[in-house]
Parts: sequence; structure tokens; C-alpha cells
Amino acid sequence: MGKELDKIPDIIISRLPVYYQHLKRLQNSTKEYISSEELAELTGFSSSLIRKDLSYFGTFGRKSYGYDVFCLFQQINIIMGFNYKKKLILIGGGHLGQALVYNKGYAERGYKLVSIFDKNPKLIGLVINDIEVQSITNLEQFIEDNKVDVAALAVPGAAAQKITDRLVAAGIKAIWDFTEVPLQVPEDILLEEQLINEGLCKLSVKMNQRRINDSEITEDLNCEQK
Amino acid sequence: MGKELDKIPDIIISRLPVYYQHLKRLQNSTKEYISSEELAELTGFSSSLIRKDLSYFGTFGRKSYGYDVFCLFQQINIIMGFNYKKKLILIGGGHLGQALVYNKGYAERGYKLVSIFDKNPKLIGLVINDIEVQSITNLEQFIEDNKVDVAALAVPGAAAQKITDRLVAAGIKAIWDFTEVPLQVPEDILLEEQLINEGLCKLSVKMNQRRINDSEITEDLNCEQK
DNA sequence: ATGTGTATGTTATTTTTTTAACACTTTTGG
DNA sequence: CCAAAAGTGTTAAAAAAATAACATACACAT
Repeated sequence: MGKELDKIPDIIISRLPVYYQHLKRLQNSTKEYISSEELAELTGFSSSLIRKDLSYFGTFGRKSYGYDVFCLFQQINIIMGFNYKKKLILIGGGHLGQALVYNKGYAERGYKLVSIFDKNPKLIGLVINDIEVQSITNLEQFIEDNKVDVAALAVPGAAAQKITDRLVAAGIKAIWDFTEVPLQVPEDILLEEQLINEGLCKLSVKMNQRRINDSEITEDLNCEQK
Repeated sequence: MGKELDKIPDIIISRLPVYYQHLKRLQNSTKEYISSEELAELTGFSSSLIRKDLSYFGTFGRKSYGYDVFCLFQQINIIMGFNYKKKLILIGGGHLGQALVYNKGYAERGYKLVSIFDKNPKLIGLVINDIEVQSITNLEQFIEDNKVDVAALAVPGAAAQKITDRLVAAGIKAIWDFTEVPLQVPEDILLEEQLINEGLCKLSVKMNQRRINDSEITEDLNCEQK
């Protein structure tokens, strides 16, 4: 019985992309069934946790076989809403923006990148991967006409909040934010901060920990404060 | 007393980049002190949680004032190890790779991008943002000669594991992985998967949830499985 | 058929994480 | 100097999450 009206716990949502990633990969293998134990091996989560996560959405397994690799992938796609079509626009055609245009992950997740906006006249009219960059002045009109669902924000930090306000006013539902600037949005707008340097931060913390543990130094830099 | 030999809980590590981000921003303001309550407002975490997180590393606050905005930022930098210099190389000079070359986040976190590698002869010799792309054949020699700490991996999925094996063999300590391919690494190598489409996944799940709740539909696509 | 092995879905237990409460210190203002 | 206010660091309680345990169902071999 797949349902659940209550909001899916964030902690489970955060694991869904991992399940997705591994199951996608498994589609190319000859493997027909996979056990929670094997999935645990792949993902690093415990088999118990995996069974629990999946049982939150329904019962997909088969006793003494495991999970049908194809069916489970289908179900994960449905759970993640990838079977619904979403229109995406990109704001900012700089280096990061251009990389996002060539990102191959959209279609399989139900997204379609429908336009690119920039304010730089040198970029306007340029065609990147078959999509023409248009002036940011057309933003509101375009969102309304095309019922755009999500905007990817890859503009300089200084412009981020202003553009965000315009997106919200124009009726966007969700923002995928690459500027490392904390954005203010109304409660009902979904905001996903894609901190591009997050991995670097975590690696730095962990390398630092090792350094400290190895040297047994007691770090205690005290900042002058009255 | 700043110390702690035990490993910092991942859940705390995951919040550090958020504290960092907001405190960095606050450096430009005239604000001298900030309370846990105000930080809660900014970050979305509870004030109680913030005080607890910070107290894990030491006592940085001042009774009835709050935290010195400058000192706390300094401390966060130390906790995250940003005051230690790390050498970074980039593997893969494609679209995403190029965007990473122009990323402005390295220096402030103690990283220096020292070289770019690619196997495409058309890219080798090209200078991107003052850094010359060199042949992937030089990889091992370079890592050894320059004591490289971290490699950013932005190559096609098919090449990912092979390159990873070479990096590990050459003595790299940490990998910042942008390929959406699950990589195998030895226990002692730090691996950070930077799932570029993670935000899109989460947005899709959440938009889907809203759709279901709004329509009160009971989703139950059953996959044919004997 | 019958017994053994496998692996799920779920319940019980433990652990981790978060929130709430508060004692205590410092500041401020009569 | 004393009282009130602010806001920390910490302890206690609650909630959430992860793990372990297990009853059940199914497959398969004898």
C-alpha cells in the first residue's frame, strides 16, 4: 500500500538520491533481484535501515528473493516524482550556468531546461546546447507564459536576492540556488541551496581532524575578546 | 577549552558550512555581537541547537552579549581547518571542470587549485583562468612532486573508477567527486560525493508531495512482479 | 509433503539528536 | 550597590533515528 499523507522525513528524502543512483546503475546489470543486504553493501547504509526506508513508502520486496531491481527503480522514480514533468529555467549564463546547461541529469528526473536568462548583452542571443540565452527583462513574461516550475539560480551573489524577489513575484514554485548567499523567500516557496563548496568544507574539517589526532596537538587559538 | 579527540558527529559537520556562510556574510556588517537567537533566525536552526553545536568545540560566547561576530568567524575557520593550506588538482576540463576552475571558494577555505588534467589533446596546453591543462599521463608524477592533497573529479562516469584507482595509488588523501558514479576507495581515503543534482531530486520529491496532498490522490502504481 | 534456508516487513530496543529548562554570569540603569 | 534583563553553557527531558531481533512467507531440495 503506497501512500502516507504525512510529510516524508527529511532524513529519508536525503537518502533517496542515493538509492536512485545505485538502482539506476543496476538497471544495466543482469541482476534481477537485489537484497537489502546487497544494497547495504553498495550504499553504506545498514540493511535494516534500507528495509525501513522502503517500507515507509510501501511493500516492494519479495520474501526470500529481495527486491526486483527494475520494479524498485520504477517505484523510486515515482516516489521522487520523476514521472512528472517539470519546467526549469536557468538564470545566469556564466561559467557555472553554462556547466548547468550541459548537465545530463534533467530528463531522467522529469525536468526540461526551457530557457536561459542573463543580463549581459554579450551573452543574449547566444545559443548554448540548443538553448538561446534571453534578456533577463523577459523573465516575468516568460515564467507566466510557460508555467515554469523551477528556476536554477547561478548569478553573482550581489544580484541573488533581487532576482529571487522577481522569481517569487512571477509565481515560481521552487528555486535551486547556487549562489552561496542566504536567500529570503516566502514560506510556500521551495528553496534548495546547492552549496557547491560543501564537499570541500567537509573534506577540510575531516583532514584537519586527522591532523589534530595524529599530532595530538591541543588546538587553542584564542581570539582577543574582552 | 577547544579540543575533543573524539570524531565530530557528521550531523554537526553538516551544519558547519551553514554557520560559516552566515558568519562570513556578517563580517561585512557593522554588527559586533550576535546572539544564538539571531543566528537561529538566519540559519533556521534552533538557538538551543546552535549553542550546543558551538559548545562542542569550546566556549566562544559572552554572557548577556552573545558571540563576537569576528571572533566566532575566526573560530569556525579554525574548526573547519581553513587556516591550513591544501593543494587541489582538477581532473577533467569539460564544462563542469571549467566552471570549477572559476569557482571563487577555494582561497577562503585554504585550498589552492594547482593544476588541471585532461586526456583530450585539444584541451592540453589550454590555459584556463591562468592554469594550464596538462596531460593526464603526468598525473602520478605531479601528485608526488607537488604533494597534492585533494583531487576534484569531473570526468565522464565511465572513466571515474579508473582515474580514482590511479589517484589512490599516487597517494592522494581525499577526493571531491562530481561524477554521479559510486566510487570504490580504500578506508583511509576521504571521499566526498558532490551530487550535483541532489537539490533537483529533493525539489522534485517535495513538489510531488504537495501535488499528492493537494489532490488527495492515493498513488499506487504497482509494478508487475510475480 | 516436509524441512531448511533466505530475506522481507515490522516490532522492540538502543542510540543519537533535538528541544526545553535553568542556573549562572555579565550588563545596564536606577 | 542592587535589581532587572539578557543570553550563555549545561543539564534534563523528549523526540527522532538507527539498529537489532524476530515472526512470517516463500522457495527449493529431498
